[in-house]
Amino acid sequence: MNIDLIRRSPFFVVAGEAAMARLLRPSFAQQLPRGAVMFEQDEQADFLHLVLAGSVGLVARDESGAETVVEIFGAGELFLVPPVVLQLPYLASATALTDVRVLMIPAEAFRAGMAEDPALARATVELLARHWRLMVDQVVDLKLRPAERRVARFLSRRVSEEAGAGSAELPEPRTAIAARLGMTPETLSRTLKGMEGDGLLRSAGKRIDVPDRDRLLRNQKK
Amino acid sequence: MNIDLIRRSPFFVVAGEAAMARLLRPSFAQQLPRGAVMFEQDEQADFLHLVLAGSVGLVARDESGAETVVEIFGAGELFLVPPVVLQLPYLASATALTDVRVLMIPAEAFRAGMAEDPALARATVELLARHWRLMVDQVVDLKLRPAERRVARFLSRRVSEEAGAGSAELPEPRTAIAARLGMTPETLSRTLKGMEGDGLLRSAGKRIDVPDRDRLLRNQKK
DNA sequence: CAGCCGTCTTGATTCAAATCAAGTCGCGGT
DNA sequence: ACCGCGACTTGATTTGAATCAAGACGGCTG
Repeated sequence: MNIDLIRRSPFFVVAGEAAMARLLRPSFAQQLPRGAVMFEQDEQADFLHLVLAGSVGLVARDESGAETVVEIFGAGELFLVPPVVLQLPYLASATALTDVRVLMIPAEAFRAGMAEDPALARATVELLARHWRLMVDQVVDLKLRPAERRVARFLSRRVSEEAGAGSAELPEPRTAIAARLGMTPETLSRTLKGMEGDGLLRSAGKRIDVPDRDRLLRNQKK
Repeated sequence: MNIDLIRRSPFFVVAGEAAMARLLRPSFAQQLPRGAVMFEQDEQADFLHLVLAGSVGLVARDESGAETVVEIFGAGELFLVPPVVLQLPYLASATALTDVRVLMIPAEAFRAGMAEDPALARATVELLARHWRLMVDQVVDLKLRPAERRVARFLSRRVSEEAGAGSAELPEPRTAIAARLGMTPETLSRTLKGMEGDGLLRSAGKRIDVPDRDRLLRNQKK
């Protein structure tokens, strides 16, 4: 199955086969349709989630009920370590942005494994460090870069490279992508249109073709 | 001296005395005047920093040279674990926002300690998990909350509580606080003025008195 | 293949916050 | 004390993105 995807993830490369086997044993996969809510904000964190296929959105709700997407996790990504290790409730909910398969790893197994296997602890530290950096990057994005540049950066990180050119799959709803980027769907739509007008990309439904990735990143007016 | 501050920090409570002694041995304190740059973005991460006194700002610069403050660390806080454990360059610089005393912990000592002492690894995981949550919180703030609410939340987290009322010290420059909150100094200044007009706080130079913390948090029009 | 519903786009308008531009304050130095 | 300078405030204006409001598209379903 996707066992190879798991094995090759940066996390399990560091954690090692033993830790992997140990975590996988009590775990189970779950299939969820687009739109399904995997867990709610403020719930007890009983599972770690490893995305096997599809995209999952971490959705935070503020006191007034407004929602936003904090991060989008794709295949091979392990998330939710913080609530599990701190034994605190989730501070965001998660929804399936596409049909997904997710491996559910019991929190208890993870905590026990971390206490006994230094390689697993080490992998966890590295994972958290990377995730922290991603969030810092997002904060910088939101504070410093205008909508268009955020879109360009997001897209370029999704392009499957082929000598500068390539295309990005955006299977998740525009609303979710817009929220992840800190803008409204309207703004995202207009921005994409503008870039298309500038010849920076060509929109083809769920796929977006990028003729020149560097130009996409550079070519920001002003 | 400040050894008690260190010992009582959430990090060293979990890491334990042994790890603490081990880390402190090769470390040294440094005194820096306000405005001093502690290290630059993209430099090699040779030290972990533990703030002994004062405030340090994590400052990120984008490609166009614009700067922002990603986070402000105060006394007792340990930061920069990510670059140290990943052995990657700093992705932000740090400047002293006030006169500061910082304990410099050699990266090598930390990495070695983590490999050998599970309690230290555990403490590191928890620290990173907390820091990740802080960044998530900031992202939600930036995406969902208007300037005024961000200011209110920031202030209320700084109030030294005394039965609902209290006061917050803001020794760092307004510019840095504004940048941390993702707004310009002008907007911060106006927001503060507006809140003062509503009787939510009283500004007294570097200190700000908050008669009713809950009201500050709640009383956001709309 | 017609009809429908949800998703996305397009357009007009508003608004929060940035920018530009002077002041004013307050503090360290002589 | 007075000066000078950086830090902060205040004011006027602009602007990027949000909001409000229809449409168009596309993909299912019957």
